[in-house]
Amino acid sequence: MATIGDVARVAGVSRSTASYALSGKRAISEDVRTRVMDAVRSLGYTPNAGARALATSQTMVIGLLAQFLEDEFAPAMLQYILGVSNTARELGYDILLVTEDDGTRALRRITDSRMVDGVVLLNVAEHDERLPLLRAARQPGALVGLPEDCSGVDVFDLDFEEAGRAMVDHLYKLGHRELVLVSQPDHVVERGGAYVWRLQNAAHEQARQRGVTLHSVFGASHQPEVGRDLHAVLDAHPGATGLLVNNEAAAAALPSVLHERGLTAPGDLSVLGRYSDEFARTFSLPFSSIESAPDRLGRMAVRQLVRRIEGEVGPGEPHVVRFVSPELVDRGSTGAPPRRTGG
Amino acid sequence: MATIGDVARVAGVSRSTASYALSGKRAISEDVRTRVMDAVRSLGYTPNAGARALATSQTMVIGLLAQFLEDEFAPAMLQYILGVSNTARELGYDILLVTEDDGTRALRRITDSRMVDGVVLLNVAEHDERLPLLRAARQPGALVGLPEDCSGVDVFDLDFEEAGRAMVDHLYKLGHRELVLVSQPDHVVERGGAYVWRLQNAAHEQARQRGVTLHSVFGASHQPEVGRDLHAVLDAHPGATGLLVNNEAAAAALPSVLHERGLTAPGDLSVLGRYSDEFARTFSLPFSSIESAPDRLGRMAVRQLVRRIEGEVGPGEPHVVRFVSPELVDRGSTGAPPRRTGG
DNA sequence: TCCTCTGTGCGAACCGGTTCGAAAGTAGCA
DNA sequence: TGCTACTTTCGAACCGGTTCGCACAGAGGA
Repeated sequence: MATIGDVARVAGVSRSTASYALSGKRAISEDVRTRVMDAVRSLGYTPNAGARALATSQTMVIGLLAQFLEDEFAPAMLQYILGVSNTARELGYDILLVTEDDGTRALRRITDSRMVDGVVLLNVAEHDERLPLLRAARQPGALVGLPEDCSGVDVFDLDFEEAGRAMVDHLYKLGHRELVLVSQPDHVVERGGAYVWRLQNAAHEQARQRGVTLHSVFGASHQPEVGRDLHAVLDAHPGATGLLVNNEAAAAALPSVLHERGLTAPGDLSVLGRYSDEFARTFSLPFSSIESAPDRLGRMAVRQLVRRIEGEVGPGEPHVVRFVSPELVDRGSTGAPPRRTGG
Repeated sequence: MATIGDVARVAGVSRSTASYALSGKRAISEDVRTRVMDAVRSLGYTPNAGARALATSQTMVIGLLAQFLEDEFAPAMLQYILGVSNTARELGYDILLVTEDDGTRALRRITDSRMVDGVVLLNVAEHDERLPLLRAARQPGALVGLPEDCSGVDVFDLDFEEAGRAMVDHLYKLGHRELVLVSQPDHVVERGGAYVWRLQNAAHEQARQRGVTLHSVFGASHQPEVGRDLHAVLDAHPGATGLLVNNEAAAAALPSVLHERGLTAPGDLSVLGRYSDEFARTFSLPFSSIESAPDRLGRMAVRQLVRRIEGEVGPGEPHVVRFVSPELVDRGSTGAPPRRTGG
């Protein structure tokens, strides 16, 4: 493999001159520059990433920590990963993907050994064990997901409170007065998925203000449990005319549940989910939803992270906590509640 | 950040002694060894990955090239990625995930710059543009997917021919005599997804031998097109009693299509897919299927790749082409064909 | 007593880049 | 002609590890 020494020799210059000719960090005569470039081409020279990292303390790699836990719904995660990966590449960075169960160990490994210039954390919990480590690391970090303590990192998340209010309001305005909210499974919430609470609490507050009855239930994150959960929910609340689904697995299972019960949306039941458009297309979900914008969040996180890495934002400058406003994508699954029959 | 020089100084030894104490590659007295270890602990020393890569020409990173093309069904890909990632970590390697559209450019970048010790290619086409580059690279490569020319790389794939035969035979034995096979969309096949042909050709040959009528059709890979495709297929072949689905998007869309037509499996139609069990659970698919074993394939590819990287398999030793035998997972969606009504 | 062998640690070179300071050459100007 | 200033290039040091060859000390044998 050709080194910069080989390039220099072929071009008849010193190594440093070759380096400067390539980086452009010092003036080099046109003659020498073209000779170096020719040598690069004829030798097929590519800089050795390890050597460059050693010399510059820059790896041009971003660490991406994604936890695929037992009770997490994996397909939704893929879109965050792609958003991060594609944006990173646009900005000249590669992605070191870490899916290790033990996130703290992984984070320590890649930051201490300087494999990465910065880190993006997905799936951030309210009290995330990885955060203290990330703050102590030399590399900057960006989160997708809102922890309780945002100090020392840049944070991006959907505005789940606004989402909760919007979901209730949307159905309220259509005339609904009794709703059910299906949330993430217990495990997720317990592990600190604060966004579940944020959406739920805001939804309840809004329901209270509107005089709407809102039942909160948890759904499993796996088949077939979540299907049974949904049946149980519908059995338990026969008066509910609207279903709010803040649980991707439940949303994916809902079509067959409705089918089994002979229900259609919005004729018998209005349904409003919270997932991405890509997700809806993949799973052929016919329900209107609050867009969770994973690609956009991933993109924002990487953009800000790279700004910090490249010093455009000083380490002293305050960290960002930015919420994406929820947008409702109408797929026609909500409408006026059915007329009361009997009573 | 502490370097090995700091460790050496604190322990009162030379850098080389510290290095040998840590690597164990030469005998070091017990006394010195513990002093070095204590210094490591008190300084929180971790070796710099770039420096080590430069010195040893080993990065302990594996490149993973996954193409997410417009017409590809993404969720199925995630399981390959996880299989590769988790296995790599078990063996001490990290994953550089590349999702760039231009696979050849990406491959050249990560191999020429020596960012990786080896490469796993997903989504390998029959005539894959990345293969010549991979053969020319210094690093070994492992593929998931069967190209026409397997030279110079280790190859792992499902035995799609056996799968095609098994699918036909399974329904033949239940008494079916007219079947429809739904394949991947045109685009995938044109780009060289040879496995589509392999399964299809083998299925046709088997059908011929059994005296079974087999109609082959292509389905789109996106909603809602694939749903319309499925309706059209069922309209066009009213006599078919069995549906073979070698198309994940079609499988995911099938439940609602059957619902819309008021059909149930296996009562009205026997359905047999080709996807992973994980996929079936995620999408709550109630159809029996040939297991595509993405985690297992990813695992096999990484295992073999690491063997090559670590020299357990010499570069001269013949490369492997290994097929995983398809296994049928029975979810109860196949049975005897319905009685002919009328005539 | 001398020689050899073994165990242990050190120094230096090397991996392949980047970057600083200085030297050489040339031009401009007094 | 002499001085300064600028342009262009080179040499050397450095990043932080690993590894080879050798030196030194103590043990054992002749």
